Amino acid sequence: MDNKLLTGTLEMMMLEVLSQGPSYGYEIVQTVLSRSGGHFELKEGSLYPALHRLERQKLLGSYWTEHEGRRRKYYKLTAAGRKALDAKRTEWKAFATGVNGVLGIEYGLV
Amino acid sequence: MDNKLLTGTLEMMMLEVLSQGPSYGYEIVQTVLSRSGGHFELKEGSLYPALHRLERQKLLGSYWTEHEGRRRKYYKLTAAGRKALDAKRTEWKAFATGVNGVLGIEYGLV
DNA sequence: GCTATTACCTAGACAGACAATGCATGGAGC
DNA sequence: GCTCCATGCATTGTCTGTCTAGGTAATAGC
Repeated sequence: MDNKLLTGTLEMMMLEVLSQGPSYGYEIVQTVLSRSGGHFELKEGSLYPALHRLERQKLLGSYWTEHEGRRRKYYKLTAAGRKALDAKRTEWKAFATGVNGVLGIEYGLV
Repeated sequence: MDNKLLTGTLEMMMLEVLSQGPSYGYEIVQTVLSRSGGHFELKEGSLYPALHRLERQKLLGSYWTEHEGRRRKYYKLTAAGRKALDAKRTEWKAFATGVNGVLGIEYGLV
């Protein structure tokens, strides 16, 4: 994956996944992988720093659990996180529309 | 414009503009601005390094002209540049589809 | 004992976009 | 004559986000 395009969308996708219920690092990777049609394989070196960043910004909360001898750190969206997600979705749509405009591609909601 | 999203799409948009005929820095900025609906205002600090980068990669060729006392450096797409643009367009579509998939947004060609 | 999978984490490298700045010309307004 | 703005090229330094590459540790299967 030589994809520079990801910059700025990773956090949005992580927030999106967490908007549908608490999850943990490893599971978030799997979810994004499947929901992107196998396209986006988050790397730990991006994922964990991003999770910590978002938690510092109070967009996520967290708690530890134990499952079959392995510890898991669950993250969940805060109210501020939900607002941030909405903003990022709006921004993404405007961005994608702008790029498609330059490319001469006309897309519309199905 | 606090837009990290641009990473990786700048070059594509510049190539796209140049695919419709030779142009120069200042004009490229104007073209992208108008075709993105006023959304993307390329900065010199991004534009010129990118132009030089693309020229080094032989995706662009260039020549100087003089216009009303001001010198202009025109850039034009090479055959390799056209191929690269096609590849980037394909990559962009796959990327946007992936992101929209994660966001649960269904888009289709109008 | 070895390996794969699950699960967490970090340090450092790297790239790309930006702000700031510089230089130069021509035309409009005062 | 002077200043300001738009045009037009370019570079430097900074910031930030992603990735590479490493580390720890438990469980299960061979």
